[in-house]
Amino acid sequence: MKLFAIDGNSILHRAFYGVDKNLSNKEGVPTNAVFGFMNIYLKNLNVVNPDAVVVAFDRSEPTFRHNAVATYKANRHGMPDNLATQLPITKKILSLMGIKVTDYVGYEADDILGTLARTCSENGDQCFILTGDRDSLQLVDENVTVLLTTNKGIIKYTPEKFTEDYGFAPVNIIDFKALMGDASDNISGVAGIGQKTASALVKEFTTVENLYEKYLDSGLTTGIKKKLENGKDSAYQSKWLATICRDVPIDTVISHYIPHKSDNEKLLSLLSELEMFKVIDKLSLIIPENPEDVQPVEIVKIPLTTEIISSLTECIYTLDYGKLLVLKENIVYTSSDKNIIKEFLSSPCEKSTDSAKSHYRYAMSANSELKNLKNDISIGGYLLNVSGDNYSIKTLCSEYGVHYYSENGIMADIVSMPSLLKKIREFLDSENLMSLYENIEIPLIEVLASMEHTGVKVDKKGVQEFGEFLSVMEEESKQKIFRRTGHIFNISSPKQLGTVLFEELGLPAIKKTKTGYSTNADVLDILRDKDPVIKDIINYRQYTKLKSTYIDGILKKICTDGRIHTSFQQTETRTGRISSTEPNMQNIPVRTELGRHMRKFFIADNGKILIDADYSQIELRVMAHLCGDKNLTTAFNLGEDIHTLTASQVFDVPPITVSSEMRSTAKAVNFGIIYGMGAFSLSKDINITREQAEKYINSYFEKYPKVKKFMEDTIEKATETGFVKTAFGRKRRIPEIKSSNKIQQSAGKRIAMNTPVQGTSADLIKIAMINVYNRLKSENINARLILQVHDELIIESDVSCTERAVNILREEMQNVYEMKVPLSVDISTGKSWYEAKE
DNA sequence: CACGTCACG
DNA sequence: ACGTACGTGACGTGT
Repeated sequence: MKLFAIDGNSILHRAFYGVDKNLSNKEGVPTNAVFGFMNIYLKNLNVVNPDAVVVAFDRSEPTFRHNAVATYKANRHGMPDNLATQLPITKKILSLMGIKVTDYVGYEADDILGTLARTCSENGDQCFILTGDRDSLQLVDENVTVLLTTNKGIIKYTPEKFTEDYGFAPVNIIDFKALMGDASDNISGVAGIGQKTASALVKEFTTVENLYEKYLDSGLTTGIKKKLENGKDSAYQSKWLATICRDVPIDTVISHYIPHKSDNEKLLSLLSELEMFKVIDKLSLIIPENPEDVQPVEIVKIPLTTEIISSLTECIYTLDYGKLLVLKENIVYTSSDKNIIKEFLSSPCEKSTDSAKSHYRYAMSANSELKNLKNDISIGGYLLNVSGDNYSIKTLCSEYGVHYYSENGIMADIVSMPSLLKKIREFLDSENLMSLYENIEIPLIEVLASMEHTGVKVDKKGVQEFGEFLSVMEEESKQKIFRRTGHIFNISSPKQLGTVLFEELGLPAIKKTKTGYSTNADVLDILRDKDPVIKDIINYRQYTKLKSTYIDGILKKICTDGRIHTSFQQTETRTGRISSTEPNMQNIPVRTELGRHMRKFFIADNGKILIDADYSQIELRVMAHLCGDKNLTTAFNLGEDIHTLTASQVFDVPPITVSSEMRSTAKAVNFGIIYGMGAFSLSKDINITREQAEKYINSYFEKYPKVKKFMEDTIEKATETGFVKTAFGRKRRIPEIKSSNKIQQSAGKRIAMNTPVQGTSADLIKIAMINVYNRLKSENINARLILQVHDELIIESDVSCTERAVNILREEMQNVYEMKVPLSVDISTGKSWYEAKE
């Protein structure tokens, strides 16, 4: 008989700290520890392949006095709430799986394991113990193996392995601990004796008792003898504490721990409620509701032809590496012929797929079109959970409990897609995300593809020359720095720079990071006047940043057509914004003149011009719209300068008397409000005292009471439901807001306050992009959207249609949606991005 | 591969 | 006592 005995508390603890804290279901019930526990358990179950299984838990209420050890230990580690709630859930799951869960009043889990291990040894049964607690290694013997979970993986301890690692027998680990102590277990040991000495002593004397019998006559140093003498009581007490009890009055008939039949129905419903679809998958709990859902479809592969294409009215397809697969009623049509693929994509058939953006790009490159796209599964998956890290068909299948036909090789995705799509659409419907999906995200795909396809022209020579200039400047500041420090070092290494500044030059260290001194821009700014080298370092940083990220980064991405084709990510951000990669065209410098120079190299093609349109203060306007504050909406409706007005409200003076300093303070307050800031951060940002910052914030909320109310209501609702929504129904789950950790919880609150504002703005500009794109197309205007930078759209237009393009931009951006305040758009044009943005 | 840093809205 | 504004992406260093 082989018994698999698990220390439930220990493994659950490890899982809790090892798996992402934010894992939870819709209701915000944390599931990270349960998930981790199940993974560790199932993985090792396969390895051990036992006849019987038991999971032991601590239960150390001091009801009886017979085990003082448990009582003593019980008072130490309180469990975090988020872990405590997962304890009964884990027990419930195990019970439903037919596995015996056991505990005993007054004992810890390892006492129960010790008792069962002893029984196994006595009866000649085998016992495998799974735990993360090294104490349990004392149980190892010929019949008992301990599987120890560590940061580096699982270590399998047999007596041989143990002796190899420790140099003494497993049972003497208690003597070892008695001498060395264990802070995490509150075992004091002998003062002054550490791991090395303890190990040597156990190797020589084996046990504490033997040691104290003989140590005076031994060759030990007087220092150690003295320590042993002083620590004698503690050593004996510690040994007793470290010893696992091996006679807990529990059922020791191993056959009684053979698992019962699993209650799959209840298990499935519990795990579904917890949204633990991966576990459901691993336990193979899904019973096909109707055969067509899971039974591998009889796939027939047929070459795709023009005739078949013209007969299709709707279908699911994939297109990867130039290979097209079209699925329709259990038949997969295939083709690698470019003309057939083009014909298919441009046919009127209603199409569902994933990664549609790349298919639009494919069609556009072939001077063709992708028509009638109805679904992009990855984008549906994104809307259902904007915090996912991967929206591949495989991942989505496992998350939504859909069978993934991995056995189908290359066709795995497409044969899995029909049921996945069905499920995703059901969820989009029930979560009220369908309109956002069909009216915004799906139409946006083509717009993004077109922007990527068109790209931005770059003045390559200009970039290279600017790069050479920067190299010269970099070299100069480098030499200046080395002259001051007296030696060469790597200025780009925060570690080396920190040593030079704070140890060699003796400058005051302002801030620390996890790994050493902080040398960031804030710190350097404070040190500016203390030493002339600081200014050179700031300059050096600027030159190298511009050179490596922008000059070199951009040059690498210029294509043969002389243009940059960035990639816009539609499933990346938690708020609904799009992001840009390879290269990132959304963070091209603008704030300093030197950096802004970079924008002179993003230019319009011959005979064309760039038109740049940006929303002015879109987030504040969205805030005004969402909360409806009278003061704020009135200000925008009257076309006031919002920062000046805020200054006059906060400082309680007439607008005319607002100084530029007051205005910029108010601007910082306005920004801070959107981010859900606290007084501390505001004070740091604009260099005022915390008290002063507090006054400003209070004063702001007094003048704009509905802004305050909006924040409070949003937080309350988010705490209740676990998520927040934008004006267009985009959802973001915020599990942090239910965290018992105060820091995490307040981070959750700030996310709750910011996301509806940032997200609604993102929704608005997405709609505007779609409308602009469609009008340019339908009105046959020779102008193309080429970039989006969150509140800014850029068009490259034929000079001849500049006016029409400007008008379209203005109309579609301003009138994108009826709001409680007007949206204002600033537009300018120029040969380069630099010129077009002033 | 994590971290520090810094570019943008 | 703690840590301190939201959302991104890219680069260089160092383990």
